[in-house]
Amino acid sequence: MARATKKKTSETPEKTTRIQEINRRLILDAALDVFSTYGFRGTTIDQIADKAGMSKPNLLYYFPRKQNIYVTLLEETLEEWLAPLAEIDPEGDPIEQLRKYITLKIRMSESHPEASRLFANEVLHGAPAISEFLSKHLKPLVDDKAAVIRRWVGEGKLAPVDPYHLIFMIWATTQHYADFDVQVRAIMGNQVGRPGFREQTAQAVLSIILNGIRPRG
Amino acid sequence: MARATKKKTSETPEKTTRIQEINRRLILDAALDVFSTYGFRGTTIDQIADKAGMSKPNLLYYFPRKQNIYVTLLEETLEEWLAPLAEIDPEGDPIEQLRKYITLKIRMSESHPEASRLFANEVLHGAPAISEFLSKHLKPLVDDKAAVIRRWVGEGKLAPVDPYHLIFMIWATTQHYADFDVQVRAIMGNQVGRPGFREQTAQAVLSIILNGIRPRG
DNA sequence: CTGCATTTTGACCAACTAGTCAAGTTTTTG
DNA sequence: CAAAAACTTGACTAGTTGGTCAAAATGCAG
Repeated sequence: MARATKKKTSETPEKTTRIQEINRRLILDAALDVFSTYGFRGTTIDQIADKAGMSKPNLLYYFPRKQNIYVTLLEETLEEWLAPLAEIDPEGDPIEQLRKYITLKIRMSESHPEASRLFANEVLHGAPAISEFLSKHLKPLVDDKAAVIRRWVGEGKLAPVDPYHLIFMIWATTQHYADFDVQVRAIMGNQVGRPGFREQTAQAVLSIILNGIRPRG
Repeated sequence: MARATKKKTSETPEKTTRIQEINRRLILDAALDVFSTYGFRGTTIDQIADKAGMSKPNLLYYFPRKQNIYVTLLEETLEEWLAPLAEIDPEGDPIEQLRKYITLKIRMSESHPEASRLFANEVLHGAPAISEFLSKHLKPLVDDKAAVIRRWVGEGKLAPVDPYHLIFMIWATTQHYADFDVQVRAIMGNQVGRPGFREQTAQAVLSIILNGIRPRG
């Protein structure tokens, strides 16, 4: 009776096997690629199955509905996407904290552009699958950090600025480079791929925003 | 022989009748609504026909392919969307010109959010229908204005800033309020609808960006 | 008012796609 | 090494959707 996991008849706990772990990952990785490029409706299960290297019925064995894959992917992504915001330290130096936050967001935008586009596409279409997440998780977190920024402003450590709009501006600007990548490429051409491009971007964005909110005599 | 238009047999010129004008407009207006909400693949011809108040075959009489409606809509939108950028006056006061530009973009984002979302969705998915427009029309215009901004910087009228990233930042920030409307609403709640909201937004955005690029001693 | 051109539509079709199923194969376990 | 559990798949189905077509209705010039 010591080890409950040794029971033979299948029970509710539903342990995941090695194969399950591998295949779920394979599917989710493939799906992120496809969903972020074609959107939910624009993606077919066959496309994902092909990319994941398995048959459609097999894929459906792991995720019985197309929607399941999509939602799982969004959930996985959202946590990771929000993490940097939570890391803003209320006791740290305001300019330094925001510099770190912006830098981190730009880095994520470059390293995980698919995640950014998946999220952007979902929100653009009215966030049908994550509206609850937005109000239950995102809003409280933003409210919390907005209060911190407002306090900093009150202490004269930042120029008077609406904290919400500041956060939106940081999001918009950093994610722009992932979401509107083709547009950026159409305008800046081969510069985009070049080694120092991310640093140059970060430099420009930081320069404008940080100078824009630095306290003024 | 004086009036060529009086020929009876149908010829190439293809004049548009009164009914054609009305119905094409009806279809495009309905389509903008639907496409901007559900994307290209997510939209059905039936949806558009319903919203336009006509039968599907009738709609297809005016636009033989779904793609035709979509492309027409994008073309119509793009010109309008870019116009404010062209209006930046190289001889005007830099800060004043950029203030005007940002203000105009925020106003458009509020008055035509569907157009913004239509465009955002297209670019997000790799701009398959407008990549030519981006390189042939958008790029030259941006290059032109970037040169103006660079000159202003050289003349010490603006803080040293990369003109392309500045333009991207303005686009990203202003369009964010249209494209990510549900997210903004989830966080700021009923404030969004309120009368002074656009002014408050404009004030915050202008304050950060303009102070961020104002020349510093 | 007449005859031609334009507009409108019901019925239909072919392609596509999410999801099912039953029958097989492989892996795990006692 | 057997038997059960887990995994895999070809063949299929039902629903959706972009687009066709022929015939009917309407608009309009002379």
